Amino acid sequence: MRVATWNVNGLRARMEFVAQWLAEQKPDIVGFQELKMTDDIFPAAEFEALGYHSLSHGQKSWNGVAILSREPITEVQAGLPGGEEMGARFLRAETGGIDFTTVYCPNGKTVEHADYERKLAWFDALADYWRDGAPANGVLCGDFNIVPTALDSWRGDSGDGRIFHTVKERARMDSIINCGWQDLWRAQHDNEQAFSWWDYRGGAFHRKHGLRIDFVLGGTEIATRCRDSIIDRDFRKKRGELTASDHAPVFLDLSN
DNA sequence: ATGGCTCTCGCGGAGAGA
Repeated sequence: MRVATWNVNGLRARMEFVAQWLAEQKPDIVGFQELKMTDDIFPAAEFEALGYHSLSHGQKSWNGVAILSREPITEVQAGLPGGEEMGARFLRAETGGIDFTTVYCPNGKTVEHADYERKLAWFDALADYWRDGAPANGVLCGDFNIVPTALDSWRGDSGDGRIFHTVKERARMDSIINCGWQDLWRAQHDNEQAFSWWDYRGGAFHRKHGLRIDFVLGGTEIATRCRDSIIDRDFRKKRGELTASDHAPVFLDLSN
Protein backbone atom coordinates (compact mmCIF):
# COMPACT_ATOMS: atom_id res chain seq x y z
CA MET A 1 0.00 0.00 0.00
CA ARG A 2 1.32 3.44 -0.97
CA VAL A 3 0.40 6.43 1.21
CA ALA A 4 1.38 9.94 0.09
CA THR A 5 1.33 13.65 0.89
CA TRP A 6 1.64 16.56 -1.52
CA ASN A 7 1.31 20.32 -1.28
CA VAL A 8 0.00 21.01 -4.80
CA ASN A 9 0.09 24.85 -4.64
CA GLY A 10 -3.36 25.38 -6.17
CA LEU A 11 -5.34 22.38 -7.37
CA ARG A 12 -7.00 24.21 -10.28
CA ALA A 13 -3.59 25.14 -11.65
CA ARG A 14 -2.22 21.65 -10.94
CA MET A 15 -5.00 19.19 -11.81
CA GLU A 16 -3.50 17.86 -15.04
CA PHE A 17 -0.09 17.48 -13.38
CA VAL A 18 -1.69 15.73 -10.39
CA ALA A 19 -3.59 13.35 -12.69
CA GLN A 20 -0.30 12.34 -14.35
CA TRP A 21 1.26 11.68 -10.96
CA LEU A 22 -1.69 9.54 -9.82
CA ALA A 23 -1.48 7.49 -13.03
CA GLU A 24 2.28 6.97 -12.77
CA GLN A 25 2.83 6.48 -9.03
CA LYS A 26 -0.51 4.87 -8.21
CA PRO A 27 -0.82 5.90 -4.56
CA ASP A 28 -3.60 4.23 -2.55
CA ILE A 29 -4.21 7.11 -0.14
CA VAL A 30 -3.14 10.75 -0.62
CA GLY A 31 -3.29 13.89 1.50
CA PHE A 32 -3.23 17.15 -0.48
CA GLN A 33 -2.53 20.63 0.84
CA GLU A 34 -2.97 24.16 -0.53
CA LEU A 35 -6.02 23.46 -2.67
CA LYS A 36 -6.82 27.20 -2.86
CA MET A 37 -10.48 26.46 -3.66
CA THR A 38 -13.87 26.03 -2.01
CA ASP A 39 -15.44 22.58 -1.61
CA ASP A 40 -18.17 23.32 -4.17
CA ILE A 41 -15.60 23.41 -7.00
CA PHE A 42 -13.38 20.59 -5.70
CA PRO A 43 -13.05 18.18 -8.68
CA ALA A 44 -14.44 15.08 -6.94
CA ALA A 45 -15.93 13.73 -10.18
CA GLU A 46 -12.57 13.97 -11.96
CA PHE A 47 -10.89 12.06 -9.14
CA GLU A 48 -13.71 9.49 -9.22
CA ALA A 49 -13.00 8.97 -12.93
CA LEU A 50 -9.34 8.38 -12.03
CA GLY A 51 -10.39 5.70 -9.53
CA TYR A 52 -10.39 7.65 -6.25
CA HIS A 53 -12.88 8.46 -3.55
CA SER A 54 -12.25 11.95 -2.16
CA LEU A 55 -13.00 14.27 0.71
CA SER A 56 -12.11 17.98 0.86
CA HIS A 57 -11.97 20.74 3.43
CA GLY A 58 -11.38 23.93 1.49
CA GLN A 59 -11.92 27.67 1.53
CA LYS A 60 -11.76 30.55 -0.94
CA SER A 61 -8.31 31.53 -2.29
CA TRP A 62 -6.03 30.01 0.35
CA ASN A 63 -5.20 26.87 2.31
CA GLY A 64 -7.47 23.83 1.93
CA VAL A 65 -6.74 20.12 2.39
CA ALA A 66 -8.15 16.93 0.85
CA ILE A 67 -7.89 13.16 1.06
CA LEU A 68 -8.05 10.71 -1.86
CA SER A 69 -8.37 6.96 -1.43
CA ARG A 70 -8.97 3.86 -3.50
CA GLU A 71 -11.28 2.76 -0.67
CA PRO A 72 -14.36 4.56 0.71
CA ILE A 73 -13.57 7.44 3.09
CA THR A 74 -15.33 8.22 6.37
CA GLU A 75 -14.76 11.74 7.68
CA VAL A 76 -13.65 11.95 11.32
CA GLN A 77 -12.76 15.64 11.77
CA ALA A 78 -12.58 18.65 9.44
CA GLY A 79 -10.74 21.61 10.95
CA LEU A 80 -8.35 21.57 13.89
CA PRO A 81 -10.19 22.18 17.18
CA GLY A 82 -8.80 25.44 18.54
CA GLY A 83 -7.05 26.26 15.26
CA GLU A 84 -9.92 27.15 12.90
CA GLU A 85 -9.17 30.88 12.84
CA MET A 86 -6.02 30.03 10.86
CA GLY A 87 -8.09 28.57 8.00
CA ALA A 88 -8.88 25.16 6.49
CA ARG A 89 -5.76 23.20 7.42
CA PHE A 90 -6.77 19.88 9.00
CA LEU A 91 -8.70 16.85 7.76
CA ARG A 92 -8.94 13.44 9.44
CA ALA A 93 -10.70 10.39 8.01
CA GLU A 94 -10.81 6.62 8.22
CA THR A 95 -9.98 4.81 4.98
CA GLY A 96 -8.38 1.54 3.91
CA GLY A 97 -7.89 0.52 7.54
CA ILE A 98 -5.83 3.65 8.25
CA ASP A 99 -6.64 6.54 10.57
CA PHE A 100 -5.47 9.19 8.13
CA THR A 101 -4.93 12.90 8.84
CA THR A 102 -3.51 15.55 6.55
CA VAL A 103 -2.41 19.02 7.68
CA TYR A 104 -1.28 22.27 6.14
CA CYS A 105 0.55 23.93 9.01
CA PRO A 106 0.80 27.74 9.15
CA ASN A 107 3.83 29.40 7.58
CA GLY A 108 4.53 32.12 10.16
CA LYS A 109 6.03 34.53 7.57
CA THR A 110 8.92 35.86 9.74
CA VAL A 111 9.89 35.47 13.38
CA GLU A 112 8.89 39.10 13.96
CA HIS A 113 5.43 38.75 12.35
CA ALA A 114 2.30 38.19 14.46
CA ASP A 115 1.67 35.06 12.37
CA TYR A 116 4.75 33.45 13.93
CA GLU A 117 3.11 33.34 17.38
CA ARG A 118 -0.11 32.13 15.73
CA LYS A 119 1.87 29.36 14.06
CA LEU A 120 3.30 28.24 17.41
CA ALA A 121 -0.19 28.32 18.97
CA TRP A 122 -1.58 26.26 16.09
CA PHE A 123 1.06 23.59 16.73
CA ASP A 124 0.15 23.65 20.43
CA ALA A 125 -3.46 22.93 19.42
CA LEU A 126 -2.26 20.11 17.15
CA ALA A 127 -0.23 18.51 19.96
CA ASP A 128 -3.21 18.91 22.29
CA TYR A 129 -5.42 17.19 19.72
CA TRP A 130 -3.09 14.14 19.91
CA ARG A 131 -2.60 14.33 23.69
CA ASP A 132 -3.89 10.76 24.10
CA GLY A 133 -1.24 9.53 21.67
CA ALA A 134 -0.95 8.71 17.98
CA PRO A 135 -3.23 5.88 16.82
CA ALA A 136 -1.21 2.71 16.09
CA ASN A 137 -2.79 2.60 12.60
CA GLY A 138 -2.46 6.38 12.20
CA VAL A 139 -0.84 8.45 9.47
CA LEU A 140 -0.31 12.20 9.99
CA CYS A 141 1.02 13.79 6.83
CA GLY A 142 1.35 17.17 5.23
CA ASP A 143 3.28 20.39 4.90
CA PHE A 144 4.57 21.19 8.39
CA ASN A 145 6.53 24.33 7.48
CA ILE A 146 9.22 23.39 10.02
CA VAL A 147 12.76 22.18 9.26
CA PRO A 148 13.29 19.63 12.06
CA THR A 149 17.12 19.61 12.09
CA ALA A 150 19.99 21.43 10.39
CA LEU A 151 20.43 18.40 8.10
CA ASP A 152 16.96 19.08 6.67
CA SER A 153 17.93 22.53 5.37
CA TRP A 154 20.22 23.45 2.47
CA ARG A 155 21.55 26.13 4.81
CA GLY A 156 22.64 23.56 7.38
CA ASP A 157 23.11 25.04 10.83
CA SER A 158 23.70 28.49 9.32
CA GLY A 159 19.90 28.51 8.93
CA ASP A 160 19.36 28.26 12.67
CA GLY A 161 17.11 31.05 13.97
CA ARG A 162 15.50 31.87 10.62
CA ILE A 163 11.80 31.22 10.10
CA PHE A 164 11.16 27.42 9.88
CA HIS A 165 14.51 26.85 11.66
CA THR A 166 13.88 28.30 15.14
CA VAL A 167 14.25 26.56 18.49
CA LYS A 168 10.56 27.23 19.25
CA GLU A 169 9.35 25.70 15.98
CA ARG A 170 11.61 22.68 16.43
CA ALA A 171 10.24 22.23 19.96
CA ARG A 172 6.72 22.20 18.47
CA MET A 173 7.76 19.53 15.97
CA ASP A 174 9.24 17.49 18.84
CA SER A 175 5.97 17.83 20.74
CA ILE A 176 4.13 16.20 17.81
CA ILE A 177 6.71 13.41 17.54
CA ASN A 178 6.45 12.88 21.31
CA CYS A 179 2.75 12.08 20.91
CA GLY A 180 3.93 8.86 19.24
CA TRP A 181 4.28 10.02 15.62
CA GLN A 182 7.41 8.80 13.82
CA ASP A 183 9.06 10.65 10.92
CA LEU A 184 9.19 7.67 8.57
CA TRP A 185 11.27 9.22 5.78
CA ARG A 186 13.97 10.00 8.32
CA ALA A 187 13.61 6.52 9.87
CA GLN A 188 14.43 5.04 6.45
CA HIS A 189 17.19 7.50 5.55
CA ASP A 190 19.41 8.03 8.59
CA ASN A 191 21.92 10.89 8.11
CA GLU A 192 20.81 11.52 4.51
CA GLN A 193 20.02 15.03 3.26
CA ALA A 194 16.99 15.41 0.99
CA PHE A 195 14.47 18.16 0.44
CA SER A 196 10.73 18.30 -0.31
CA TRP A 197 10.42 22.01 -1.16
CA TRP A 198 12.46 24.37 -3.35
CA ASP A 199 11.80 28.06 -4.03
CA TYR A 200 10.56 28.83 -7.54
CA ARG A 201 13.00 31.72 -7.74
CA GLY A 202 16.62 31.78 -8.70
CA GLY A 203 16.94 28.20 -9.92
CA ALA A 204 16.77 26.89 -6.35
CA PHE A 205 15.85 23.36 -7.43
CA HIS A 206 18.88 22.94 -9.65
CA ARG A 207 21.13 24.61 -7.08
CA LYS A 208 19.89 22.14 -4.44
CA HIS A 209 18.61 24.98 -2.27
CA GLY A 210 15.72 23.19 -0.59
CA LEU A 211 14.09 22.30 2.71
CA ARG A 212 12.56 19.09 4.03
CA ILE A 213 9.28 20.31 5.47
CA ASP A 214 6.76 17.75 4.13
CA PHE A 215 6.38 14.65 6.28
CA VAL A 216 4.48 11.40 6.49
CA LEU A 217 4.38 10.51 10.19
CA GLY A 218 3.14 7.13 11.37
CA GLY A 219 1.93 5.39 14.51
CA THR A 220 3.56 2.16 15.73
CA GLU A 221 1.74 -0.23 13.38
CA ILE A 222 2.44 1.98 10.35
CA ALA A 223 6.11 2.26 11.34
CA THR A 224 6.35 -1.54 11.52
CA ARG A 225 4.72 -1.91 8.11
CA CYS A 226 6.87 0.80 6.46
CA ARG A 227 9.16 -0.71 3.81
CA ASP A 228 10.40 2.51 2.21
CA SER A 229 9.78 6.23 2.01
CA ILE A 230 10.43 8.28 -1.11
CA ILE A 231 10.56 12.01 -1.79
CA ASP A 232 9.29 12.07 -5.36
CA ARG A 233 11.53 14.87 -6.63
CA ASP A 234 10.94 14.06 -10.33
CA PHE A 235 7.49 15.59 -9.85
CA ARG A 236 9.03 18.90 -8.74
CA LYS A 237 10.20 19.27 -12.37
CA LYS A 238 8.20 20.91 -15.15
CA ARG A 239 6.44 18.35 -17.35
CA GLY A 240 6.11 19.68 -20.89
CA GLU A 241 4.08 22.86 -20.54
CA LEU A 242 2.83 21.89 -17.09
CA THR A 243 4.28 23.83 -14.16
CA ALA A 244 5.16 21.85 -11.03
CA SER A 245 4.22 22.74 -7.48
CA ASP A 246 7.10 24.11 -5.43
CA HIS A 247 6.74 20.97 -3.25
CA ALA A 248 7.50 17.36 -4.23
CA PRO A 249 5.17 14.53 -3.21
CA VAL A 250 6.39 12.27 -0.38
CA PHE A 251 5.18 8.71 0.05
CA LEU A 252 5.48 5.55 2.13
CA ASP A 253 5.28 2.02 0.86
CA LEU A 254 3.63 -0.22 3.46
CA SER A 255 3.43 -3.99 3.63
CA ASN A 256 -0.11 -5.35 3.74
C1' DA B 1 20.44 42.08 -2.46
C1' DT B 2 14.17 40.10 2.13
C1' DG B 3 14.52 39.56 -4.48
C1' DG B 4 15.11 36.66 -8.02
C1' DC B 5 8.56 32.73 -9.25
C1' DT B 6 3.79 31.20 -9.02
C1' DC B 7 -0.75 31.21 -7.33
C1' DT B 8 -5.41 33.74 -6.52
C1' DC B 9 -8.56 37.54 -7.24
C1' DG B 10 -10.16 39.88 -10.93
C1' DC B 11 -8.73 42.90 -14.79
C1' DG B 12 -4.28 46.17 -12.05
C1' DG B 13 -1.40 45.17 -9.00
C1' DA B 14 -1.17 43.19 -4.46
C1' DG B 15 -0.90 39.52 -0.96
C1' DA B 16 0.76 35.00 0.27
C1' DG B 17 3.81 31.45 0.03
C1' DA B 18 8.62 29.41 2.59
